[in-house]
Amino acid sequence: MKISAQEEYGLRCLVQLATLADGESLTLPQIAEREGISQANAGKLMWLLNKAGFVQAIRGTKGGYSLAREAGEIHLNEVIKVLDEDVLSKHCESYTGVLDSCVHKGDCGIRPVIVGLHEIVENALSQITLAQLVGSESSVDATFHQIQGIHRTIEPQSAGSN
Amino acid sequence: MKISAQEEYGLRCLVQLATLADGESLTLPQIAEREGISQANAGKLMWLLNKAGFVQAIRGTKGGYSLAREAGEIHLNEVIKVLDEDVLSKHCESYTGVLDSCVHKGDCGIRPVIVGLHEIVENALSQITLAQLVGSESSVDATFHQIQGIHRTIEPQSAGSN
DNA sequence: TCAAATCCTTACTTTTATGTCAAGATTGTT
DNA sequence: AACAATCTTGACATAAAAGTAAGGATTTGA
Repeated sequence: MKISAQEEYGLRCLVQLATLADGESLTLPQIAEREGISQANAGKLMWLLNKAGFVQAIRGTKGGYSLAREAGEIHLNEVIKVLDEDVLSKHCESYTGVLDSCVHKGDCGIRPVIVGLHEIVENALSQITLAQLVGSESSVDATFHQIQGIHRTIEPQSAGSN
Repeated sequence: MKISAQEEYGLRCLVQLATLADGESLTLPQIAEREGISQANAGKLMWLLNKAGFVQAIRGTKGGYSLAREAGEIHLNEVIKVLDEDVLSKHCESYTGVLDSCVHKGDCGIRPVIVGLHEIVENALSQITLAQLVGSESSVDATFHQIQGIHRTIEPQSAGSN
């Protein structure tokens, strides 16, 4: 289970825009430099984010990108879903082995785990906004663990011996 | 954020072995057929799982694979870590763009999110064993949501207006 | 109206992940 | 001892993801 390059860099570009003051914007070369990626790659990512309505693009001289909504109103689960093309809904069609459809179609013991995992991740991400990612690493960490805290208080399951 | 093919199929093969009675085993052709994957692919997966100590392989006629430990003692977080090659520890080296090292080295606002996400996932997976995946979809679903239940009781954060 | 700066779009190349193949090694059976 | 069934291993082929390139479109300003 891992984050794709598109998710990683796309999110990072958004965070750059979130640091801007009202009315400011960044051009592709600026974004590319600040994230250490190529201008071409930044262009592709911003195109995606623009299509999805997260950023606003202005063409021509004096153009550039800025957030289309307030950073505090953009939740990470929405961002990830766009950058990842909603992978969950295609899961069972993606892992069919050499056959046309998954052998476990109908009744599948691991599907609940996959779905549940995505729920958990989505739930966590839905509680974080871009605005919360602009601080220093330690402050973001503190914010996140405040949210995450509840996950550490799980009572040990009585290991349902099957 | 998604599950890789190796994670998906590897886990499924393990679940097949978990359904066996004591002393029984499955050959590669049998595993391949039951999961709808090629024998070659099953072979590679089982080789990985064997190296990692989850399964026991017996060669020659009458050979086959069986679990090396009890299904109730094999937790999904261990399995996923092996099938995924512990991707978290390499995260910051994997997303360096066109540079040699990540521009956010030192202080990074999204690293806590990445790390935290992995903690959450690992935490959930560590509470599930192979034994819990052998039932019907509905029974597995019930088990999982019992575990997951706590994640739904999160109090709304007071959206730290930055 | 022209030129410069910028974003937009599609096609292409490279890299990485996935899956396959074939030859080798081991064990059980006759 | 020979053979058949099985796992093991490393090299190879294919497919998917990631990244690049290049020409087009839009805007500003002289």
